[in-house]
Formats: sequence, structure tokens, C-alpha cells
Amino acid sequence: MTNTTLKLLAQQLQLSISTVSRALKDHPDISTATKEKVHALANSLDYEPNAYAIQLRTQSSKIFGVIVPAIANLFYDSFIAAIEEESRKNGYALMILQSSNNPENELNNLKIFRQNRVSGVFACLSAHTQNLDVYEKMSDRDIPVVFFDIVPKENKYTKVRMADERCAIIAAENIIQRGAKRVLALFGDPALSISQKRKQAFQQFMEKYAPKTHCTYVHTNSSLEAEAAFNKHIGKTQKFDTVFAMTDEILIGVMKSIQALNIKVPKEIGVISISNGFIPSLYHPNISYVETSGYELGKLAFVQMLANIKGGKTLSELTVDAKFVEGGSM
Amino acid sequence: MTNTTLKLLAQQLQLSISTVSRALKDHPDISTATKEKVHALANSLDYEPNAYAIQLRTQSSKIFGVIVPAIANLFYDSFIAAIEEESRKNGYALMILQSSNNPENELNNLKIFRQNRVSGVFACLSAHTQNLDVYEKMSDRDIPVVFFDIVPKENKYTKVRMADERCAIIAAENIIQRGAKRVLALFGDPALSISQKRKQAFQQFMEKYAPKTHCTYVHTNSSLEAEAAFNKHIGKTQKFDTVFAMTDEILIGVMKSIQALNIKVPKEIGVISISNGFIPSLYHPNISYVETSGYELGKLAFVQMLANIKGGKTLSELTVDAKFVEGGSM
DNA sequence: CCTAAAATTGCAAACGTTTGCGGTAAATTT
DNA sequence: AAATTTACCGCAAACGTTTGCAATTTTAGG
Repeated sequence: MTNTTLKLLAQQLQLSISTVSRALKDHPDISTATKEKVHALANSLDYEPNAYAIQLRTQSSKIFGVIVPAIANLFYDSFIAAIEEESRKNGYALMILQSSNNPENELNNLKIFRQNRVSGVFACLSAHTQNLDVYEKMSDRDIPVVFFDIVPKENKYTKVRMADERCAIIAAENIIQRGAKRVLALFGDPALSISQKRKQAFQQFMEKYAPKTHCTYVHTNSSLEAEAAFNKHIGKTQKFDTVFAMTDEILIGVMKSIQALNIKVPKEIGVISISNGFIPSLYHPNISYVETSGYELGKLAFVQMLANIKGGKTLSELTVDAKFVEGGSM
Repeated sequence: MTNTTLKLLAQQLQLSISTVSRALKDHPDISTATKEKVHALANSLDYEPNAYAIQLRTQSSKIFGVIVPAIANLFYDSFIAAIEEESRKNGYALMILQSSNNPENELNNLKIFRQNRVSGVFACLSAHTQNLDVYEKMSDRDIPVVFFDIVPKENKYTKVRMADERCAIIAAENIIQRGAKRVLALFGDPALSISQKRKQAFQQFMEKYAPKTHCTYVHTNSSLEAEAAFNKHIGKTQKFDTVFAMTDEILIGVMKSIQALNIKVPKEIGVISISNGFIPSLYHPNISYVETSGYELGKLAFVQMLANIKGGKTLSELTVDAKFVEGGSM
């Protein structure tokens, strides 16, 4: 079945294509009478403009590209959900590609975005991306890029991210308030700037405001490693009264071990983490956490994108603030 | 900076646009010498074909639409991850929209897909969609639709889904094998066909092969409800030796309660669920589950889509098989 | 009534490709 | 050396829109 086009409508109505086009978008040049006729026929013939033709003609696509390490991820999927909502409201659609933390995929994905002349891209750097030339190519094409979560260091880019330092500090505050004496603090991959930032902020704060509290810092790369690390450090004699998990992944490992050893939370040990909120809600008692909302980050990123498109200069880096959510584990 | 086009290349090389076009795609009509020249310039000028122009000209888009109730969902995001992988391999990109279980959004999303002349759409019906006219409109436009997970009843549609009945039966088998005497079986929203199917299959199987086992069937609509229901039925005197959770959502509620009451798994109670696998792995011991892989479903859906596009008639309904994964909770 | 202004509508080019067909020059066959 | 292939390349239309401008009709002012 052949699609309805402007030409077809024009023929049937004995009008020119341009008149039909204008009528459809309520152009003041067109009389009410013709507008009505055109709309009527368009409806009955189920006319739907061809997005490609429009994009070709107007050189703008109403599509945003999104590139994440993985879609199947509690944080990123809520981020995506947020920008999807906003996009729809603003008449944009989303093209989502995953990098799988592989710079080569990242490259190809950006290429697809360029070829589709997306209006903008939301990008989360894959874990070890060094070379940002690819993104330079995007600005050459006048395609705005908003980086989120894992962002480049340079100031010239537009970026939104969690207030990592704040998160760590809020966690530290609560740990101090609990009167913790011995803390086991677990962080992620030390090569990632997010781990560095959180650890540094945490450590500095603890040393400054609770110098007597003894903290042990450990880096782990997965839930399994975290579980093993927790097991090892918890040893036979329960030496720690509080454990801090930098991410959900780490929290999961810790909680596995806590369940296995049947340690009572919060009586025998206090638990606090940085999280989206979903994982902490799975346990009893709920784990207290510092909230980093992918959803909020998405909303913020979208605002930045729109500002960027409208041409207004945007602040180079915005962060979404964190707040503490009491669970019962502290 | 202006984009490189065929025209630009042609001008610089003193060739016609058509020659450049053909050279770029290794058309036999073009001499090796010119091909080399063209490729060289194209590379140095970073030529990237305009997808819209191509799509307009060729009337085919290399984009698939995906419509899910929610992206932020353990099952759907692994489904999406799977088709994204396959799509990339096959030169397609994905446009993902969420319905939020709202038929109105579903309608709008499909409209966007039509306007973008997607090559096909993967659709998961929103929970209470009754009217399938919208999807008829897609076939009018020759856009193939592969339904997944929540699928229409009619045979004329192409669909892939989990083998719901098999899942329930496998769970039942394992419950019987455990020698369960009193089972608490929790199912989801009774209005959904997935709940009906699983419950019916489970019940029939139990009644046939373990008529003496006492089963209590309960429907709940959320984790919270599941938690409350479990609490209520578990009562003071521990009456059940086994609990079956139809979904992750329900399992989460059950486990909350189990942790709170400090019930020992599997000694005091056996736990089994139907799941993707992620949630069951969060607990100690890991919860045994019947695996329903969104990832596998995605792969299968993609095969169906490709078959559909190639024009070969596809089987109306395919299911991905389920398998039992031993956790330690039974 | 005539003319100028206002209200409508149409023409045609442009966006960047692809592709059928026709044209020329070189190579091959008689 | 003439006739026929073969190899290479360009012309131009088409895909479905948008939009500046010109053309036409209607309306209003005198």
C-alpha cells in the first residue's frame, strides 16, 4: 500500500503542493476554507509526513543519540527513561546505542549518529576512552554533545554528572554521626575518576573531622571481588562496626557476605552506600544510602541539551545534588 | 562547518555526482583509477553519506523501532541489549520508546515510528491494550511487527514469548521433587494473561502429579503486596515449607519478609521463582529459579524480524525455552 | 469604476542521494 | 580500415518536503 504524500493530497484537491503543505501547518497565508478541506482529506487518507524528507529539507532531525556503556544497568536505564520522557514531550525521539565499554563501538556508534544527523548526543564515555577526537568531529558537524556520568576532564565540554564528592562526604557525615570507630570503605576500579573522586573526598573528610576513626580502604572491581574482600577483612573477630559501599555493585557483594555470615544489621554492623535506591530497598532493613538519581541526571542533561541547541551558552559542568535516604541500616 | 556531500566531491574532482556515487560503492562501471581518487578525497574530507537522503531515495531506513512498557526493567533492558547487539551487527540502529503501560503513548510511539519509516518494530503490548487497530495500520504500511513478551492472542501476528506454561511446570516439578507438603504460590495481576497462564499450568501440574501437596494460591500486584501477603500467610505457626514467586517483583517482597523474620532458607522454607537471574543472585543462598532470559528472547525476536523482512513467511509464534537454575534455596 | 493594497495561491529550487539510460572513446574483432 | 564491443562516464529524474518569491484574485479606498 502506497503512502499518502503531499503530492497526492494536492492532486485530489486540485491544489498545489505548497498550499497543501502550508495548510497543514496552519500558515496564515492560507484561507480557512482550504485549510479545512486539506485537513479533512489528510485525516481521511491518514497522511503522515515523511520524516526523512523533512529532515533532508530542513537539515534537522528531531532525533537525539544516546550512548551508554550498557542499557541493562540500573543507573543508565533510569537515565534513559528520563531523557526519553523529556524527548517525547519535546517532539524528539531517541536513538540508543551501547558501547559495551569498548571504544571501538563508541566510534561506530558516533558514526551512525553523524550519518543520521542527530540533533544532539548524550554520551557516557566508555570506561577507558582516552582519545576524544571522535567527539571533536561531532562539534565540527555542529552536533552538540552533552556528556553524563563518565565525563571528560576538559572544561570545554558540556557535562552533567553526579556530585561525586558531595555523595562521599554525605556518607562520611553519616558514618561519623553514627559514632563509627572502625570503618571498612569499599571503592570501585581505582583507574576510574569516579572512584578516585569519591575516595579522595571521603578520606579527606574522615581525616579532618574524625581523625580517630580507623578507616580501611579497599578497591574492588566486581560484586564477587567485593564479597571476597568483605569476607577477608571481616575475618573471625568482627573488627568493623561500619561498612561503606561506593556503588550498588559493591553493596551487592557486601550484602551477600553479610547474609551468609548472618551478621545483624545495623546492630553488629552499619551499612551505607551510594545508590540509585533500588538495590538498597531489597534488603531488610533497607540499606541507608546517598541517592544518586539517574533519573534526575537525565532531566538535567536534557535541560543542558536544549540550552545547547537553542544556542545559549551553557555552563560547562553541572552536577545533580545528592541527598541522604535513611533506610535503617545505620 | 558544512558537511561533505557528493556534490562537493564531484566538483573538486571534476567528475559528475553519479560517478562519485558509484565509485564510492565500487560499481564495476568505474575505473580503478577514478575509484582511488574518489576514495582518497572522500577520506580526507571525511565524507559521510547523509542517511536521510539515502532513506528518502531508497525508501528504506535501517532503523528498527522498539516499544516497551519501561526501559528501566530488568527483563526489558536485557531484551533491548540483545536486539541492539544484533541490530548493530546487521547495520541497523534502534529507536526506543516506552509506553509506560499507557495505550495513548503506545499510539504516539507507533506514529513516530511510521513517520520515521522504520524497517520494523518490536512491540510489547502495554498491559491493557485492547485495540489492535494501531498495529493493523503498521501492516498497511508494510512495516513488519514482531510482538514480544506481552503478545496479542490472534494467530495472524508474529510473536515471540517465554514459554510461560513450561516455566510454571518446571517450577512445579522442582517443588514436587523437594517433597514439599505445603506450598505458598504467589502470582501477579490476575488480569494479565501471563499470570493466568502460569497459574493454570502450575495448578494443573500440581493437582495431577502431587495431589496430596497442599497449595495456597495468592495474587498480588506489587512487591509490597507480596511482602504483606507472605507475612499474613506465614503467620505465627510456620505452616509452609515452600514458596513459589512468579516474578522478580514478587520474589523481592517475599525475601524482604524472609529476611525480616530471619527465616532460614532452605532449611525452614524453600524458595523458587521465575526470573531473569539477577535478583535471585542477590541473596544468600542464591535463590533457585526457572530462567526466562530477556536476552535470549531478544535474539529470537531479531531472527523473526529478519525473516519477516526478507519476506519469508515466519511461524506465527515462537517461544524460548526455560531452564532450571539451581541456587541453593531448595 | 479604477487603483492600490491585502489576501490567497502557485512556481520552482533546494536538500543529498540513487539509478536507468544514453553517450563517447578506446579496445577488439573481422 | 571498418564495424562492433567494451569500458567508462554524465544527464536527469526521482524520493517528499519547505520556502522565497512571483502571480493571481479579492477587497477596500477614493
